Amino acid sequence: MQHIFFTTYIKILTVIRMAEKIEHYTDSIHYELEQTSRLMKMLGKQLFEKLEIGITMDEYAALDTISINAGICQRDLAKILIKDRANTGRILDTLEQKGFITRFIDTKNNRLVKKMGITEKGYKELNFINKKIRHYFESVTHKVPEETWNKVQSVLKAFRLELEQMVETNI
Amino acid sequence: MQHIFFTTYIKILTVIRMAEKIEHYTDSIHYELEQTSRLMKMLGKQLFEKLEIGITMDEYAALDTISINAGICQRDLAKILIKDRANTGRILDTLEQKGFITRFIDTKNNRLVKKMGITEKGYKELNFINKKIRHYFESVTHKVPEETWNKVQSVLKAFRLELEQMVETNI
DNA sequence: AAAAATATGTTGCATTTACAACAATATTAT
DNA sequence: ATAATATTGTTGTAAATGCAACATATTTTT
Repeated sequence: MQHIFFTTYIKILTVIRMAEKIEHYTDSIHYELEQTSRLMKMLGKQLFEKLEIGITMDEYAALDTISINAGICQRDLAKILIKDRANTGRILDTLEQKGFITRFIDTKNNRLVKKMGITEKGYKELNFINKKIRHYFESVTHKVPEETWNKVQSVLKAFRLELEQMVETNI
Repeated sequence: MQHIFFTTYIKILTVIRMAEKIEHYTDSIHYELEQTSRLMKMLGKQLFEKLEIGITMDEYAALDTISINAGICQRDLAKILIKDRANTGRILDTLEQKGFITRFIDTKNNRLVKKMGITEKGYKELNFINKKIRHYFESVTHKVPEETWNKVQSVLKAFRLELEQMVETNI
């Protein structure tokens, strides 16, 4: 007899729960993105240390971007990397000091700017790192079929374009 | 006559390019995730400032997590938030100081731990923030159909589980 | 032509974050 | 039983990041 009351009680509780069901931020795609990205970054850092790669992930991303956009100036690079000019400059200092890039003064729209390019040494380093990490990076994503990743990536890219229009970057 | 040589030259160049085509890190899903997440975080911060919300995004995520996991201890919370114990403690200090959570000493596996719970004030603040930001957060994602987001989110969740097994968290 | 605004890069500072060391206590190993 | 190890939280410090201010030069406005 008593368990009937109990069952009813549970049912009422469930109804109330459903009625006041809140969408939690921590269940949102925004938070999921942040957490996944945070883990990915940690893994990358640990991998770079384990493989004794002499540059940071940020420097690696910068080097890769420079290899694609030869002759880019600092501010434009900062925009692509979504970093402020100060930090971008500092990253470039270390890349230059390590001999992976060269910087030279040039003009853009009649203004003096610091342009840059990847060096032969930097190019070799980039390929070296690519070869070293490829296997590890693939092992993380291999469980999900590549086509699925392509879809996810295209959704994220569209999402990113939307974001870029809304965020004030001030770079 | 000359343009034939030129065309041939271009073709050869193209073939070479394709042969040595490198998968750039900046084209990878890993980097796409990081950049999208970075932008999302910037947008969130700007939104919180614009709406004059008195806590940070991190504090908000912590408060939300505590509201779901009543009576959780600090270290377990840190594991969920993927933050180190030091930072988690500091976030909790400010949340407690603002009266949004209460902390109390209890035991877990015979060990003294600091457990916590959300206060009535904290609960109201959480709902208040949820109402305030919902519209803005939806406006960023509304162009992509909800079902697509669900798929993306489930892929990311599976990906995250994979990551969690590979990353040394040390929390 | 003078003043205001813009573009680019650097410097300094304040905030955030990560990491290591520590204190206190409990468990496990020798 | 004593020593070694593990758990939990805090404190201190070094590194990363972001932001504002500055210096320089150019364009636009008045």
